[in-house]
Amino acid sequence: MPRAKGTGGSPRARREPSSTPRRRTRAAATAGAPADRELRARGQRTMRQLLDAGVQVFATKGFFAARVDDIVKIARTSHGTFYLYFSNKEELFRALAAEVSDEMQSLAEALGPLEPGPAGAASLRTWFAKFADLYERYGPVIRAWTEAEIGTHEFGRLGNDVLVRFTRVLTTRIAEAAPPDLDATIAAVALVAMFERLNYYALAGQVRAERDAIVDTLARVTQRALFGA
Amino acid sequence: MPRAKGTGGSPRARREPSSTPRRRTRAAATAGAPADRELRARGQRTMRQLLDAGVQVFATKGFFAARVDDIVKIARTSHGTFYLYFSNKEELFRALAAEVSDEMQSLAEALGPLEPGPAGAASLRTWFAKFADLYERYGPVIRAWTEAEIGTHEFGRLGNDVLVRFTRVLTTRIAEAAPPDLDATIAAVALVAMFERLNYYALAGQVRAERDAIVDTLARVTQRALFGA
Amino acid sequence: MPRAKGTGGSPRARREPSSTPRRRTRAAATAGAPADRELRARGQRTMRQLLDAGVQVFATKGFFAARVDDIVKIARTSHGTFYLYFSNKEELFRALAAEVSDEMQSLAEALGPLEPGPAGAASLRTWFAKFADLYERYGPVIRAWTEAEIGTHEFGRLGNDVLVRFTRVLTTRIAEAAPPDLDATIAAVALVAMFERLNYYALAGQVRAERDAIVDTLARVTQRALFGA
Amino acid sequence: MPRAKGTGGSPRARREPSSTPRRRTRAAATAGAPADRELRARGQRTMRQLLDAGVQVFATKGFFAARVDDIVKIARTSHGTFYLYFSNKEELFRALAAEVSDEMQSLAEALGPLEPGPAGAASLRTWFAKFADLYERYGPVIRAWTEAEIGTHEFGRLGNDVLVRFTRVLTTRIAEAAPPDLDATIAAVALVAMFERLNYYALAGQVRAERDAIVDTLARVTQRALFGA
DNA sequence: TATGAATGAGCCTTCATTCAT
DNA sequence: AATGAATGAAGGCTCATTCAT
Repeated sequence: MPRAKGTGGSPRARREPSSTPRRRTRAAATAGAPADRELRARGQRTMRQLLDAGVQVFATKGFFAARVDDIVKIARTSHGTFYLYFSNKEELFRALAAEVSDEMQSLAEALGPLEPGPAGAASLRTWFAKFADLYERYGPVIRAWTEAEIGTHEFGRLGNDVLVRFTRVLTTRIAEAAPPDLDATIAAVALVAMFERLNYYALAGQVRAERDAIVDTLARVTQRALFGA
Repeated sequence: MPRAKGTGGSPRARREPSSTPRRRTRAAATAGAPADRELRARGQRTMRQLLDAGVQVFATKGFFAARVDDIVKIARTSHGTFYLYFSNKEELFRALAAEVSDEMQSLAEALGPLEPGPAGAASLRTWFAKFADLYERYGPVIRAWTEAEIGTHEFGRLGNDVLVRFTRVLTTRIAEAAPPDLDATIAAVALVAMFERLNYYALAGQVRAERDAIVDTLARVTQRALFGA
Repeated sequence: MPRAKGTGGSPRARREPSSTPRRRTRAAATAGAPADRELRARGQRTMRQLLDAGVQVFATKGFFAARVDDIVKIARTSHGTFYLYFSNKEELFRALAAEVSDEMQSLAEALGPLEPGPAGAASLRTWFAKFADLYERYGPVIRAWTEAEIGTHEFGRLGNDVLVRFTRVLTTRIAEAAPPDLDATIAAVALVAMFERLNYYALAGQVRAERDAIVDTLARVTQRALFGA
Repeated sequence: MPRAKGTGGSPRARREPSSTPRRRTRAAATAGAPADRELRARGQRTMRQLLDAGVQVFATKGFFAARVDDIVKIARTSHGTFYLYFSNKEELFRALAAEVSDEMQSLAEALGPLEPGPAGAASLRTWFAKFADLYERYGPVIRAWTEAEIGTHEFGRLGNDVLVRFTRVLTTRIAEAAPPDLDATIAAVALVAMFERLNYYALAGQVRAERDAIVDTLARVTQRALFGA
């Protein structure tokens, strides 16, 4: 009776997880689950499947409406297995959030000094493009953040942390380069707000615009805001 | 969210919000609820209580996590009564959304031509201040929008409409005044994104900043972005 | 779709609960449920049905194996209703336990001074008979106590309390009347142990004996133990 | 308790407890587990660990609440291994029960003729002391019996058997020595009830009393009950 | 109009048991 | 002989919605 649906067909050899991360992040290793146990290759794979499935589902339905069942189906595992790796939906989300947080952090650090002129614009454009990439991959999680934020404050804090760290770098860069009559902190937040939301609108299909056009406009507006025409 | 789509049934009446909003809104006409009917004073009051309670609850917990029970408790009514006025949670939200939409619309229309110099800055500042007011009052609903967007697309569309109408005006103003190398549409969206989110962060307490400083920075950054230093 | 199984058939007039208690106990009034709300007649009835069903089910399957579903079925209510009155199985049990505790308490207090001779024997017999009655009615709960005791200590304490109060009276009586070479406390516990268990065995059908014979033997052994032949 | 009745499957071996018990017990032969097979030293050890772990866990949580996982953890083995030795939780319990049953049987048989006077008292005391020892070691199992009794009647019977055999001896002794106005059977059960429960209360910490005092009181009460002062 | 009570589908979680290495 | 991983049925609980007064 048990195992009616054969697992048999699954190729045992396949090893590398699959989609997502460029760099192995802290998240994958930490991912907080029932008593963080060491995982063998198979376990690693299953876990990755769950995480990836999570992104997909959160993307489609958001955090609250996401059903463990959906995730499990996409990951092609069982309910029981899910709870072997995460103690609940929130936990999975947390793991994902940690991944994003890491990526965001390093992206933030990759922002060089801001400067006027074509060179500055080009470098800004490049950076915004990277952000767009990141957002495209993890957007669902970031969006769900907003959602989850309400309610349990825990996530609020997490989201806040990311924002703060992200903004900190930007603030420094702005303070270095922009006119002193601008409150660097607020300006930084404003800019972050702008490109986060813009990417969001774009992803949600609320703005009908080419990715390049967006990145471009973003770069241009930012530079203008800081250095004038 | 079991039984999301009501089976209809034997609902009754509802009509016309009242207290909070400044202008008589479209909401009353749209808000779709149990077979419209004229309400006496008492009914009016109850309905308003429900709407106001809705704002409160959506603010605290967001759309999905909001419980009819919470709303009802705050409104000091019963479950049964709730369904006398709205056929479900969504309906109440829709009514609220309509209110906001109206207010946003007229705010958008109130934006005069953009222009450089101190005069332009002052008028922008005033306008942003109004937006901040609006956001403070209806922020919860706007935020919940984002949430609801995912999932039922219905809200997505509603939110989108508002955004579109809001942006349209801005786009016009930008096209009138800003340099042609800027894609007016995207720039408009970018700006909307910026001040929406900034207000959001501020309200959520994620930015520790004076309201005035925010409005100020917003105005300054916008002007700079459009007209340069 | 809802309410497929008609509730219609249920006579609305019927009022008085039904089986159990002789005296209205504290339990019924207190019964700790989600936010102890006041109950109207109908609510009272439902609650009583649930409590009675509880006794039945605990009797048949014990605490752990008891399913909320079983209880609900017997009480002819729905799952949802159950949770309207008790926040979980434990809660229902607690309510029942409180009822028993009350009854036990008053039974204990009803024990008069122990004395040798036929008069003493007769009075003891009467008392034991009452205990047997009580046990017959609430035995399931008492038994389940033992079960529940293990694990959550909460019940352990409750059971303990009852035992202590019960024993206290007995200890006093023994100390008054029995030879001083007998540790009154231990003797009291021993006696309680004896008749509790004996009733248990009898109820469980492990002893094939007439109720009268049991009560009789109990009385005789007790008297002998205290006053000798 | 899903899937309570095993579907059988491909189990393996098991045989023979070892450490704890004083006498070679029947258990090994009865304990029914995956297709009996001779065990090497290592297997013996593992099996014993599981049995001992079982006692511990049943002691702490009782039968129903006991988790195979708990047992396995304490025995420092894996889930898979557990099912190599026992086909399910019940099986392990049965094995344990068989051990106890044996010990009880021989304890019962060790009870000599009851007699008045100091000599009788002393011998009773010794016997009760042995019972207390036994109870201390296997109490958990005995208690769990009660629990398991409800529900599957299988255990009920087992427990009953033990009780019957235990009582039989006592009945004989009482019939030999006590006054004829006492129903020997019921009296025997009453006595068993008394000391079983008393030990239980003592072990559960519900009576604060020295072991010696208990054994003493027990002996004294028993003698008095049978022979008067 | 108002409201207390009831309903039940849907989702989360646990855990005995089996599989594959 | 041992074990990590997977499975899935069973049960607990919540909450939108409807009924009856």
